[in-house]
Amino acid sequence: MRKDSRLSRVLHVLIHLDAFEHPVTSDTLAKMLNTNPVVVRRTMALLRDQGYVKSIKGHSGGWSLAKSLSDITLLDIHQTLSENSVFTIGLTDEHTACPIEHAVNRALKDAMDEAESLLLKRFGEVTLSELSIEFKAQLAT
Amino acid sequence: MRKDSRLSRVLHVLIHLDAFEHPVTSDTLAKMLNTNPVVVRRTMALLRDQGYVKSIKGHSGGWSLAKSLSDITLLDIHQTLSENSVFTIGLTDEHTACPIEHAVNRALKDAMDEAESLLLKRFGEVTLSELSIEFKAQLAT
DNA sequence: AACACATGTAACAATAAAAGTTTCATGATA
DNA sequence: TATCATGAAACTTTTATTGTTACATGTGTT
Repeated sequence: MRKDSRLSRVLHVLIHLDAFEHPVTSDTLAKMLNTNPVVVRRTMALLRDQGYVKSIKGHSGGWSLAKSLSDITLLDIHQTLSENSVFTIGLTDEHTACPIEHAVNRALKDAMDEAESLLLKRFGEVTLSELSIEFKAQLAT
Repeated sequence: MRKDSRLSRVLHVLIHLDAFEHPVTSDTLAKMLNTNPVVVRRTMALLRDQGYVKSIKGHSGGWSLAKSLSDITLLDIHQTLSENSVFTIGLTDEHTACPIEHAVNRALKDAMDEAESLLLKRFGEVTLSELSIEFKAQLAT
């Protein structure tokens, strides 16, 4: 199953952005991520709609942070990118009249909901500024 | 992202199997699941290799349980079907020299590992016999 | 032995979602 | 006004599950 790596990539970008004085173009970000500028715009647009970054057109334009890294958690970005379940495990819902299917799906869903809650809780406890500490420490040397 | 619904489907099948006296053919199971007999064989073969079901060829052949439902947990079947991560979230590993990427991936992985551990723990606490209780109660009425 | 039935398996097609690409429009700045 | 950059639509590629076709193998019945 193909994994959605947008979260990992976007977090990477946001922390890099913090180290730039001026806006960074989609082209530059794309090269940093070994990807395409259009993919960058597509993903960053979601973050802009939520107020985490801003985009400027034209000369010396590009992307920059709209909030401090300390005001952004992993959860914020995760929820901005995907509204769906974080699991590859799907539930069948084709035979809603079958009590066995109901029991199976309820058991799976209970466990998945509990695990997802824990995941989101952990995501909410980590700010991007914490993740940038190691990077900034390197720059200081 | 496409979900893997094999777990839900197979659990459904196993509990139904318990209610049959004789082996059930792949064709019959396929109809129960609105799918294809080859898909059934493909998935059930994994369970057979782990000793959860057995298959019999020829006349009056088919699939039957090789263990009691009370000796099978959700975790057993989950692990039989997939060895990969249960998350749709993927980590990039293209720029292993970048300390930011390292920090991001470690943070994501820590949270995901913790959540996955909880999920598997919950899966391990539920036996299939528990899920069949509701079904059997209906048959008794 | 011949036949019917069921699994075993290989090869391929369909489907779905992320990711990549091409193209052009729109807006901002020098 | 020319250039730079985002915005956005349409399309292709990629990669995994799922579905399908076809045939071989084994098993029980007549």
